[in-house]
Amino acid sequence: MDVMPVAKFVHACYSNKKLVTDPFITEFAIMHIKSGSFIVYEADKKQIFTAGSIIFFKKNHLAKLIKVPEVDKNFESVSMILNDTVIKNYISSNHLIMEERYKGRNIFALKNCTPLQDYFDSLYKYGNGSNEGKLIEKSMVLLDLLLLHAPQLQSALLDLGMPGKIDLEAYMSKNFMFNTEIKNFAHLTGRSLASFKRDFNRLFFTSPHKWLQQKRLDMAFFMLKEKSLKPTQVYLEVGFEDLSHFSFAFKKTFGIPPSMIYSGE
DNA sequence: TATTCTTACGTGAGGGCGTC
DNA sequence: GACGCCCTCACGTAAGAATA
Repeated sequence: MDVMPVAKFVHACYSNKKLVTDPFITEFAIMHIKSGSFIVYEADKKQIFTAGSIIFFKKNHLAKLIKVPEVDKNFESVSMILNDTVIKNYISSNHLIMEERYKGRNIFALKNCTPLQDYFDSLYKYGNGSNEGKLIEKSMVLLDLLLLHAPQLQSALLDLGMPGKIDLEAYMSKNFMFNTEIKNFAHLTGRSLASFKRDFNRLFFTSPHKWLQQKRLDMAFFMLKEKSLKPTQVYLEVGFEDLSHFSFAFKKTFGIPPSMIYSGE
């Protein structure tokens, strides 16, 4: 039986543009960018982080993440991924309590923090080690530094449970372009998969899958026609992963291929 | 070179049903 | 009403060929 590691250290190094395919962020994470830049698309916001940035990721939300290398250089970063076990250990050993629900941003840069910079510098020397004891120790140090620098994150870390049941219509209208599984949408809206399907059908009179595809295709149609973007610029933006399938689905819905909508420069 | 089309295959969504 | 299980089949993905 596989045992889930309690903490994970990830050293990333890419020479090409890299897109994270599943945008569902399931764990807390802190990331340091050594070189290149990092673009984050949330439902209503785009952020660009440059080399030297330290970024905090809250668990349980959707975001499209793009790693962009500098010219003739790699994109390089290290991340510490902290799962619930690590956080729970930290909470109990430090007797932390939830004073109010976290209302801050899901992804943001931790600015002007020399101890955190030093911490990540040491991680690059640490390498991709798999010593679990050492990783837990490193995680605890990171959490100490994090809460010292940003005490408001205590309420975020204490919020480990299932997301509360939220307005399905508002959430889906805001996040439909994220290409993730239906079960993830169910989780993020605080429902079981069965309840999600039922609520969805009651609200939209169609299945989640059909609704999502129609919304994505409508958005693609708008981008091709009104923004004069090419099909290759559009298909990833609206949540398709494959151009051939986008083209096929588009033609099936609108009767013409996307290239015929695109009006050119 | 970019886009579209075809095909095969694996996956996951839909929906029915039983249980709590 | 909410949930979980299970079966079926439509859909997504990948690869490669055809076309503009």
